[in-house]
Amino acid sequence: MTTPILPDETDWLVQAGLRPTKQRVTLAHLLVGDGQHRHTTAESLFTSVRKSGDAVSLATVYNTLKVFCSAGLLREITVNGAKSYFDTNISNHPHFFWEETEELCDAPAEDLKIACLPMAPAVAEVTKVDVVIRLRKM
Amino acid sequence: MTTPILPDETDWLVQAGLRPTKQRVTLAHLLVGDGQHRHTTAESLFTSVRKSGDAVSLATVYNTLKVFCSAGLLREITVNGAKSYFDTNISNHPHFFWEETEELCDAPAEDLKIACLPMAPAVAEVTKVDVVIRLRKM
DNA sequence: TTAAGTGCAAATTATTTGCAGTAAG
DNA sequence: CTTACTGCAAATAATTTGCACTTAA
Repeated sequence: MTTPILPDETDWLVQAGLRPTKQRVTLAHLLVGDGQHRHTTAESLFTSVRKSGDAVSLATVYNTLKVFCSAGLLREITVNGAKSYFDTNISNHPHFFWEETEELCDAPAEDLKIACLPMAPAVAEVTKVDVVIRLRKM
Repeated sequence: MTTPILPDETDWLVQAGLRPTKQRVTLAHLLVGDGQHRHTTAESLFTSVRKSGDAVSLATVYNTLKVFCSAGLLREITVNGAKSYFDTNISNHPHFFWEETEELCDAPAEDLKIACLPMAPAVAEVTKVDVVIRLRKM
């Protein structure tokens, strides 16, 4: 079964300077096809691919996610050891992390106000401020 | 100024309810022996052990760091994928992370003021808020 | 045509585990 | 003594890589 490809995903790739190969379009569709933001791991995306009936190898899923990141299409978040999450929302925003399920989701950026940030050493520039709010079900 | 009767490191272990074995005392000494806070990885601690002339296996370094964490003596921080840091400063405080060297260090907690934190879902409790300020040399 | 992209299997990295031997209480 | 701890080597998990094959431009 082939997933219908809308021109949107191709655009998303081409505008970032990437060649819209079959596999990339398939992954792009699963990532941003419905316009919703999501937090994916390589493994979870690979599972989605197989469910969709398309075929992209696990190695290519890994490599493609990396490529999408360096093209600025995704943002990598490593909140928990050993596993990387890829966020389709590339703006700098805080996250909720559910410790039991290891699920990551967005926290409303407008609700976080950092009044004062520790001053970085003079010789450094701040590239990013990661805020992860760890949650446990009660 | 008083000279402690028991070595500090043994105390540190016993008060946390841990048996002060030779290996644990060796690691405790390297971690908190000089009263300074530090951020260690299993690998870097293992290297320190070997430099000190003592012998603790890598597996035991890993296992012991984990044991120290669950005893509340250390705090695990996973800022970068794939590698865990262990902080001897167990208070909740922000960190600077040097992207080039992958070095982690404390940022002054009193300089971080979060005016407003995104509200956690009603069914959840916040276990921790991780703030990592990523730095790059300029 | 041809450089870029892909798939597979093997390699790597960080970490954990099974189990037999050792040591602390 | 006896139970927890340790060391080793093998196992695991997430990810990367080498290389021959394929495909988009």
